[in-house]
Amino acid sequence: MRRGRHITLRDVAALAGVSSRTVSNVVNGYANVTEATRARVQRAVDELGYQPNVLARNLAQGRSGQIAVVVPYLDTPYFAELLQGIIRAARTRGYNVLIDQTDGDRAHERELITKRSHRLLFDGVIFSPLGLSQAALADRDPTLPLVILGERVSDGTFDHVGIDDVTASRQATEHLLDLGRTRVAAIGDQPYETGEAAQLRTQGFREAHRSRGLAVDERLIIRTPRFNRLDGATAMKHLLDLPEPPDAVFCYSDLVALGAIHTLIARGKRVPEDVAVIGYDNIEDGAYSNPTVTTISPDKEMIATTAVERLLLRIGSRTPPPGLELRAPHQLIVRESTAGRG
Amino acid sequence: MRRGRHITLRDVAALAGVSSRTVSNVVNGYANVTEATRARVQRAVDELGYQPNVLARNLAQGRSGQIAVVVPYLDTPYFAELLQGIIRAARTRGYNVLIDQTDGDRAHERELITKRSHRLLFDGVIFSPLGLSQAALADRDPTLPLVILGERVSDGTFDHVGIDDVTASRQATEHLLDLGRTRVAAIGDQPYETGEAAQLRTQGFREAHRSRGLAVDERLIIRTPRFNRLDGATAMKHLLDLPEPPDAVFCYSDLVALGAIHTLIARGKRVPEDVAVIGYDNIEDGAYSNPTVTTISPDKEMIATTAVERLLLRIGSRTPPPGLELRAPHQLIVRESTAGRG
DNA sequence: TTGAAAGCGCTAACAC
DNA sequence: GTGTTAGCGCTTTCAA
Repeated sequence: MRRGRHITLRDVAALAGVSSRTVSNVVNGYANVTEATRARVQRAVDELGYQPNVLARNLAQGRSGQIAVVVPYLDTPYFAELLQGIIRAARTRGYNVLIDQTDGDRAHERELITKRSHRLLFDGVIFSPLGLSQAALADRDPTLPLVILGERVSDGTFDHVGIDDVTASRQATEHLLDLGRTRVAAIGDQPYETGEAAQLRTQGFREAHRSRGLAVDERLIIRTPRFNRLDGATAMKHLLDLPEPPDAVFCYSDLVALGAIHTLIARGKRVPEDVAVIGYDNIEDGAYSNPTVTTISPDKEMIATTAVERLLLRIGSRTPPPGLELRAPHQLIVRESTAGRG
Repeated sequence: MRRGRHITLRDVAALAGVSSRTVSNVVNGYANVTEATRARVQRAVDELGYQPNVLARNLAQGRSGQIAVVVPYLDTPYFAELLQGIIRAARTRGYNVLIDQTDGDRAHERELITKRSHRLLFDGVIFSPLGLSQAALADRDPTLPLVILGERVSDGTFDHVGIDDVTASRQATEHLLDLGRTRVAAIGDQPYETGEAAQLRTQGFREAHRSRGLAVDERLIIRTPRFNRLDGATAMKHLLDLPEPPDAVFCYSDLVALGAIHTLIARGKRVPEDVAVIGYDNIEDGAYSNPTVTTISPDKEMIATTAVERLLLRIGSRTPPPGLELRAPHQLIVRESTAGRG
């Protein structure tokens, strides 16, 4: 299995006339080396074109220099945009990023944070769980540095980075109500164990109604299995078939909103005149669609950077720091789907 | 750096009363083990909860069990959808996927396929180069198994997987011409060294005109730095400001098409009545946008699977197989942006 | 400040 | 079929 002979630390040491220990010191930029030896070693390194073997270093150090990012779906624009930020942040800090896509599969998600064999492949994980309950999260490999994205609440053993979903959802709904709409629907509820994300949004939806002294029509809260275009399109059909259809819709993601708008237009409705639509995530699609989509915009750059920084801090700590709840800012971006053109 | 004491192969060997060699054989499912010893070893493994150390295995085997996928931008839906397929294909074959995003940065791209230190982190690379010229590709680490996606042509040392861009582009343009449109524009040309992808499409655009006996108006071929929504929106503004604007547009990506449509609608034009638009890539956005986007649909699943299979074949070969040109099928999908509603 | 040498945990060539 | 053992190439403790 030895493909050709590679230049090793020993080769450099031999050429420079020092021990491998010293070469290691030089290569890794440790302090205790005289300028003279450093120069000599450096010359040998250059001359031989030595490049350290990452695999060996990993084994010796017991770390891999990699972090894993685990998302349910890669082709969801929101995750793709977030990933972009995470990869950049990780690389500037010397870490590589291993990507895993779980398809929301509970067993896969479990295995990932449980098995020690995987464990060594990465020094920590940034995880956006979908199928995994809080309980399942809790009995993971306790040595695994973990940062959670999305809507879980930290149990004190990991950090959680996200925006304030309840507030954001309340603001989104209030925006619709303040437009004078009276029958506001919600698309995306998931009233079961792993649907925290959705539930927080529903909660905000309710709070908005309460704050404006209005009652919620429960028939206007639509459940969807995921937050996709198809989910939005299907749910919207259902809503339009109601005896009293809504005049506004709060969608739990921009994809859902785009799907809903697709159905509305196919059915000959005008957006926002007949039905106003608001989304969530501020993905780029929504800025170019017809109509453009009003949305809640989380600060993705900050979420990405914060997640990476906290994770690396965890990785570097002998004693794990306390699990924090970290809130990134968000803002309401008003576009055509609620404000109309011009 | 020893965080607690881990269970090693030796521990298992001791408990089972066999040598570590035998344990290794059992764990890796090699043939030469009696059923009796296998069972005994397995019991020891289970009892101790032994899990092999991947880092050590990597070092011993000189391979990492990882492949790298390098794309210019992760948040481009086309790449995101492709990546999804690649990750699935790799995982079912026991490989992890390391993702790298170059932002089209030439130096970064070069370093990735040149430095041996990276080299060991992955056993092969699936690469979608943007800034890298054919020449730069050629003087890479020759031992690195490589599969290229996109529009490079193989020089015989790597495989290239893609669709037949010239034919696809000709078909797209012919579709517009056959609609009776007489002033067909093209958005996305890149007449410089690293713009192969664009140039092939422009070539198809010209061939279509030739095949229909029409002349190309050079003013209708618009260059763009990238294939994004913004590029499409900007180019379309320029086209509409021409004395004789086009009545149809061939866009070199769906994102460009979505951007162009955005501008058209903002300017009060009807699509396709005033201007017909066709895109390229068949990203999901185009199936839900308003109007939906006619497009060239490459078989992404096949591209992903083929790329992974060829790469693993390369990785497993003592003598590198010849570099192949592999063509995935594509098809024209007609939607509202050229056919209108209903 | 530098050297010698013992790991890190696994694989695989070689011998029995 | 199984054991012995020498690596894989680096880090790092301990001594000097």
